[in-house]
Amino acid sequence: MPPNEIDTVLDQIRAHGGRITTARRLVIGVLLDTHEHLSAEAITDIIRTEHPEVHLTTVYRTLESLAAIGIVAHTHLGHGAAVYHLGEIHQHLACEVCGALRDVPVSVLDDLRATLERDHSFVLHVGHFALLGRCAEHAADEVTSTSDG
Amino acid sequence: MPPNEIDTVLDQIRAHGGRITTARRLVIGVLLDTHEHLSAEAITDIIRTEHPEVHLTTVYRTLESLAAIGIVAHTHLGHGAAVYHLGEIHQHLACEVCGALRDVPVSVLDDLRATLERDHSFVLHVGHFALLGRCAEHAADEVTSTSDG
DNA sequence: CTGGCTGCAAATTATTTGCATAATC
DNA sequence: GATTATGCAAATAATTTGCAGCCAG
Repeated sequence: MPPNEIDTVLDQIRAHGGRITTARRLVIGVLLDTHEHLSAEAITDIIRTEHPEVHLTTVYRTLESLAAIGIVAHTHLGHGAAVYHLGEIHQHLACEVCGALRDVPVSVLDDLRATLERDHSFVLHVGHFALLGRCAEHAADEVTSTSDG
Repeated sequence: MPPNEIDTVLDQIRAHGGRITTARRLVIGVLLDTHEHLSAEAITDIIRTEHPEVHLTTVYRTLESLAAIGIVAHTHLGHGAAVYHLGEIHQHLACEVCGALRDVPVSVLDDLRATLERDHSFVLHVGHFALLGRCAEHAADEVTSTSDG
């Protein structure tokens, strides 16, 4: 984790009156390091290999705090735990067969947003739920609903 | 519940080797009657006003059976219980503020589907997650995330 | 030194599973 | 009469809450 990146996040926490603790450093570190989408439990497992004293509850609360500041967001990929990620809101494409996850800019939904607003007076918010379907590799498979979500 | 409608469903259950029981009649009856999107618990509560012996577990198992036949589907509207509905798969628009739910045909997603397939080789499946946002009445409200989902 | 944060236990919510009994075909 | 479905209890998974002590600011 490049010190500059983590310091930026820590500064944001301070700016919002939050305190810098070991647990918070570790959570942010994992998210910066992996740059993947991890569940609270997965984050905790990684932290615990080095710091077994950090509790799942604390990770949840840290993620909650970071979400309140707007630093992290979570998404639902299907049935099962939510996954957390740093940075900009984006849209997720999740393969129902293999679980492959792909991030796409929210702009792919611009047309849909315009349509919904025009035809249904509905203002779309994006990113909270993944879009489910099949990745290229599994597009031709039977429909067997592995992680239907 | 019009007898013809319920009989159609019962016939489909028989055709798949399932048995017709009081609990199943009641679950289907509630879904046909209300024509709304109800959680398993909500369905059970309605049934129990007249038939307190019907158990939540049975309702879950009935819904599972009906889903296997393709008669019901469930959707996630946000955080909280999934909601079940009879009939065609459709897309749901859920208001984060008031919870208002609106059904729209899956065809609103046709353009998005084409875009995702062309640009990301991703085959979109629809209906399992609602699209979240604001209904006309709450489009102008502050973003306070009531039922963010 | 004080209020925010943590650890731990326990509660909650949504759903699933095991098993003996009951009801359907 | 052979299965399938049900009732009830209990397990599971994901997340939240309560509370006393700890620690950052």
